[in-house]
Parts: sequence; C-alpha cells; structure tokens
Amino acid sequence: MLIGELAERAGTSTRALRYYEAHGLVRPERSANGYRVYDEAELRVVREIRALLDVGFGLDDVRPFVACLRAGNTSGDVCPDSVTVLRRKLAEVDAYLDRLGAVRQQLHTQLTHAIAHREEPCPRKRQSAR
Amino acid sequence: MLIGELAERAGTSTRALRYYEAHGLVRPERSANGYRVYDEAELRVVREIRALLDVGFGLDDVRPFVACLRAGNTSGDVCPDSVTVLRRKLAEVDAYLDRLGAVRQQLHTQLTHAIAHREEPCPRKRQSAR
DNA sequence: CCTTGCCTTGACGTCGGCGACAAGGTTTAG
DNA sequence: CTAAACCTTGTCGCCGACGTCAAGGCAAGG
Repeated sequence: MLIGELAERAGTSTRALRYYEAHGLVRPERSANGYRVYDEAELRVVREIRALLDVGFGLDDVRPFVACLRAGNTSGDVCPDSVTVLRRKLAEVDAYLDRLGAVRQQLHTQLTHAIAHREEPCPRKRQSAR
Repeated sequence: MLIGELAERAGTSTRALRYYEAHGLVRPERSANGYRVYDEAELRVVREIRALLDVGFGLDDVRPFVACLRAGNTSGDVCPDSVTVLRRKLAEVDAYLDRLGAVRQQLHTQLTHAIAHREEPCPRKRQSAR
C-alpha cells in the first residue's frame, strides 16, 4: 500500500502521514524507487493516531499508544504508559471543564446583567424611547 | 501616564499595550518627545480588554466592548454589539462544553476499559502472573 | 513521445498574542 | 560626564499540526 491509498483509507492526508513519520510515529518501508510502502498494520496505527489527535492529544501523547499497538496488543490503551497518559489527559480535561464552566457562568451573568441595564449612555428614556 | 505605568497598573506589559494599539483598541496621545500618554479612562479600557482576553475572547471580539466604554457607558457590556458577541461566545462555550464532555466520557470509558483488560500481549496469565 | 497521475524532498505560510531582542533617543539624578 | 531608567520603532521567535506550493522523478497508457 502506497501513501496515497493509506491516506484515503485512514481518512487523512499524505502530508499528515509524512509528518507523523518525521516525528517517529509511523515507519514505512521503501520500495526500489523510493516510494513509501505500508502494510495493513500501519492502517490501524494511523487510525489510532487520528482518533487520539481528534480527541485533543498531542503527537507526544500518542506515542505510547502506537508503541502499545506495535507490541502486539489489539488495543493501544492497555499498556501502562498509555494508561498514564489517559489518566493525565482525563485530569487535564476535567480541569479545563471546570475553567470553562466558570467562564460560562461568568458570561451568563454578564449577559443577563447587560440585558437588564440596556444601554444607558444618557439617562433620558424615562418613559419610552420614541 | 506613560506606557510603563499603565502596563503596571493594568497588570500587563508594555508590549501588549503597543500590540493593542497596533490593532486599534487603544489610542494614546503623544507628548512632545514622542512618548505615548494615556489618561485614566484608558486604564479602564485596558482592564476591560484584559478581562475579556482572559476569558478566551479574541481581540476582534473585544472591540465592541471598548467602543461601548468609549461611548460613555460604565460597563462595556451594555451595548447591542457587545451583547451580540456575548451571546455568540456563550454559545461557543456551550458547544465546547458539550464536545469536551463527550471527550471526557470517552476518555473515562477508554481508561476503565484499559484497566480491565490490562496488557494482554500474549494470553499466558491464566491463573496469576508470577 | 507525451500526458496523466502517482510519488519524492524541501521549505515557507497559518493562527494569536504577545516575549525577547536590537539599536537608538530622552530625561533625570549624582 | 555618565549611568540609570525610562521611552521609541522594527523584526524575529514561539507553538502544533499540518496546507500549500515548488521542482522534479517514475510508471503506464495512447
């Protein structure tokens, strides 16, 4: 399988695949003419990468999962390093959820307050404007 | 008030203030020697900017609030354009909260699953390892 | 032979809000 | 006179996951 086919089958771009390779996540072989050649296993690896990136992981976070898959596991999650990352990420997400919740609260307050005190540049609308 | 003092009083940096100016958010006067001179009103403006940026707004989002303050309002929130932005941002935050909640859910599932099926590279732990 | 459509390796652009220099002018205190 | 501590404009760096050319090689069909 060449890079174009893998990209399509994995739902990504050739550029991304080369990028992953440059960062040591994917290791294709090379045919005589220098083309990258991937086997079926790499498809799963790439899909794992995509799935994790989509969830907000960075490339560094993804590495343990790839290694885990390469070690022969059916899931990239089951290795200790992966679990560590999962825990950390979960904590990060929780923290972010808290922050966002606070922000949401503030925005809501700000908004209701703004609507209550609608535009009071000069207090000359005692009764009703116009 | 010169830029250094304003920066300190607003809890930011001179670099940031010049940046805001370059993007049309702050308009200082100039003294004879070319120094930027700010009045007290600008302090409020800058604080408004900082507060909104801290909440995740972009500079473009902040503009209406600054204009609202400049229009003489005690709060930057009360003008219609500000309200529009507030609504939009609230919606964005809500959407992001949903996404993040889903992500959290998935991570949680993945984690518990990973812990349940701890590392099964080769099924040779029928009874107990070691 | 020529075109089409793959593939290769660079290398710069993106987005945002600044940080961190560089090289210089101004004002004040000693 | 000089050093200190302000100020000025200008420019590059950052972070991350790529997008987007650019310039060229290789394979196959007409």
